[in-house]
Amino acid sequence: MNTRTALLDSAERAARQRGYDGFSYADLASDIGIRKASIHHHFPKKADLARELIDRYATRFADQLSEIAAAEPNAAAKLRAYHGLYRDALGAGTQLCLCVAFSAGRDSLTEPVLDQLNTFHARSTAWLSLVFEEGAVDGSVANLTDAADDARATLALMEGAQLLARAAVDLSLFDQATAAFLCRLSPSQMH
Amino acid sequence: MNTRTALLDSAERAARQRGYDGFSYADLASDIGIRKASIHHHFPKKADLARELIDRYATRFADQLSEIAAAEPNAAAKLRAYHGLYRDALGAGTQLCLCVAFSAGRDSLTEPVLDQLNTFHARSTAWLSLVFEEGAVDGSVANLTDAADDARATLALMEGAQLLARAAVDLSLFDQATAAFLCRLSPSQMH
DNA sequence: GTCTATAATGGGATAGAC
DNA sequence: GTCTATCCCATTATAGAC
Repeated sequence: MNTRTALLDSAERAARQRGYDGFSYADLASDIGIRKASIHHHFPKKADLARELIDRYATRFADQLSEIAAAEPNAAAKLRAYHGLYRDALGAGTQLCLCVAFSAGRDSLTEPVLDQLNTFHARSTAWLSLVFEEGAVDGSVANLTDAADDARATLALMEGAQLLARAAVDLSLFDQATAAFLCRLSPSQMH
Repeated sequence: MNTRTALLDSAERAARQRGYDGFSYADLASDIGIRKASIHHHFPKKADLARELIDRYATRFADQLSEIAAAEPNAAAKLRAYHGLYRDALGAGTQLCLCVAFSAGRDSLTEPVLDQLNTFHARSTAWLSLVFEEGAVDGSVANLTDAADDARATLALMEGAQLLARAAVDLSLFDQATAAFLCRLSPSQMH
């Protein structure tokens, strides 16, 4: 694998576990086995690395949302899959979604990174809004209010549930915090 | 005011705006007008300061919950007041509740501080559980599931909504994310 | 593209005078 | 209780050889 990708992978793992301020070029260097000065050849400033990190993450997440939209038959199934993304991102309860990790440390981020972060939130909200509108039509989601509000509430719930679970390093807290949300979704049909 | 309290106040403001790693003794020193070496007289290590910070915060929060429990007539009113605490804590959209700020940067925290953080979460959840059980009796809260799950979901929603609002420095995002939650609460009576 | 070497800065922390 | 002075270390970043 090329060094650049190895660096991005290492940095993403580190950022999601310890936050943006919680990892240094020295950490990445010892992780992938080069000297820290060499990293500056690929990412001159740490802000450049952060930028690429969030870009790559946003792209990957958007692709996953597209796949879900294409693969799942109704709104409830799409929301279950969305919930699964956030649950999987927790790993063993030690890491967060990159965008939660970055939201938390937002004061050390540069403008372009912050912009990407808010774009990520906006896109997620837009995608969820469409799903909730679909839910109003197909009847697979209970207790609907306003689609945009439901979307923001869902995003907030996932991010908050990750925070709770990670604070205690206990995945079951994520499940408890999101249990009521899953209850609103009609069960998938048998084949 | 005594120096010790001034330091705690300054540190709390800083931590809620920039996180635990985001402020230094130098920041506090210039903020309250002493030299940074003097701070070590009051708090030998930064971890000591963090400990006192979270202790004080947890105590204050518990008192507020007691007041709410005593003052509000039913479950819906108590939850509205609880929601108000988190909304107020956001200020102009630039700061978080201390415990969200600490949850985010958890990897630089020491064991006693982490313990206090989880105790805080546990107490909040316990208080909310009782309120949701009251709601099941007085009928003032809609769409109830399991009281403990509803409690964790509520805590996660508040923390996540704060994160969303702070990322964009936009209080209205908190309101949108929590709008559906408020809708579940029956309106207060006229007098 | 990676290395050694070296800034330059800022962090937490301590000793000892006043 | 606060000060000056200092230490030690980690961090981001750069220069220039290979």
